Amino acid sequence: MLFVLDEVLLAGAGATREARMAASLRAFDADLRERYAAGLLVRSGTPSAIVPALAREIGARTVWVSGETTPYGRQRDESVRTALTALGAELRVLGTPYAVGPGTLHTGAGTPFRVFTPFARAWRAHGAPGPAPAPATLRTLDGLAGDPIPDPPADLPPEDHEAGEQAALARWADFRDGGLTAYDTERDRPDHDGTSRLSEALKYGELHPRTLLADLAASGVIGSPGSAVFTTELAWREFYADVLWHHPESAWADLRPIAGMTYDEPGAGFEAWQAGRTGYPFVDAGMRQLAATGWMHNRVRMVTASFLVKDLHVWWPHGARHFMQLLRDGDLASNSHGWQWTAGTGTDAAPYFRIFNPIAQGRRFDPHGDYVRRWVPELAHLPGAAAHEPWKHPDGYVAGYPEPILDHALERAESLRRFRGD
DNA sequence: TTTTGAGTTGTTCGA
DNA sequence: GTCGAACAACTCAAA
Repeated sequence: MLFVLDEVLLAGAGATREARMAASLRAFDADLRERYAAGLLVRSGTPSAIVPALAREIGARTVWVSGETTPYGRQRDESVRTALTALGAELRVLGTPYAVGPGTLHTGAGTPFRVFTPFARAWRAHGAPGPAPAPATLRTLDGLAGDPIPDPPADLPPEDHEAGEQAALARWADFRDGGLTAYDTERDRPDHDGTSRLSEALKYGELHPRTLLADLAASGVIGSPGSAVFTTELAWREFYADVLWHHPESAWADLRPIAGMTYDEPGAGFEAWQAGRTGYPFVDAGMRQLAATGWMHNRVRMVTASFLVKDLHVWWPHGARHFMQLLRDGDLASNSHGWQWTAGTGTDAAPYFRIFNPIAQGRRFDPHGDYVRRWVPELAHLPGAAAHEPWKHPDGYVAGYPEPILDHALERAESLRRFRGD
């Protein structure tokens, strides 16, 4: 088994995401050694050079890869295929990290889906086979020269949870038998631990969605509200991968630009947003959670994204790039299209009026202020929901927390004005 | 071809 | 405090 450490994979990734991938590789290597007594061979460089060179070295006629569906992944696999063909060897693709491969589903008219609900209907109707069985044996490459899996930097924030398939399966089992039943409501609470936290495992292929779907069906919880919502979240992941498959350029550009829309260049406001110093506690808590842990709760991802696009009027790719740099679970399709959902430039362009109020969102989804106090220590002295509005409390500003850098009501009106093209 | 109903996650205002 | 309407106009998917 070979893994090519391709520097393009980590272009734009910060130390946290790099370390997360390395941890996954180490765990995979350990699993392979235990199960097959044949570890993972890692080589650094360009796949279209490394893979054919190894094929020649060991006399392989067929190379199997797990399929990747991102713009770069597809281009890379094609260049590997071409190089192998020149050697008289063959590249064969073994599935994708999705229950239903991107590019598979179509509308009745044969066109790609551009709206989630009909896609999800087709996705559910299509169904998915169970996970493929593990191979019985694996050829060892242990005698060959390899490159080391990089060590994490010493100053990295501690990992929330372990990498690797075994840890992921344990996490899934905990969630399936615990948090899943309340997932439909608890998933929105950043002050609780109500999400599955499986995004990293799905990102690095430690779990396959077919495993989750088959397990849900077998466990008999498939009909519960929590399980239905969880399945829908998997469908969102697959929808966005499908959209990116059909529109590779939408990774970093508007899928559906808004006519007459204008944005501001990132400036001091953007820097305050990145640093978690906007003066809006719920936004700042989220940005600090991201910087400190490499993860941010989904509800808060939406609120912080809305703040950048609708309050600071900055074009979404600037924010998306920051997220991809820091997120341990950073997934191109989900990230880019999640941002476009917020910006109103993606598959769901209808609700131009979707502008989150960062205070109202905080009060609603972090009603006791616990999440804010955890990540914004300057507000730890404020009781309950008062942490969301330090300007209203006599002891609000005692520890250097900034006052709001903008007036949300004014910027909301400005955003609506820009939508109208005034 | 035309028509029709619908489109993840919201907010504000006024009755 | 609660509730319904308004907030652009457009595109999609299916009948």
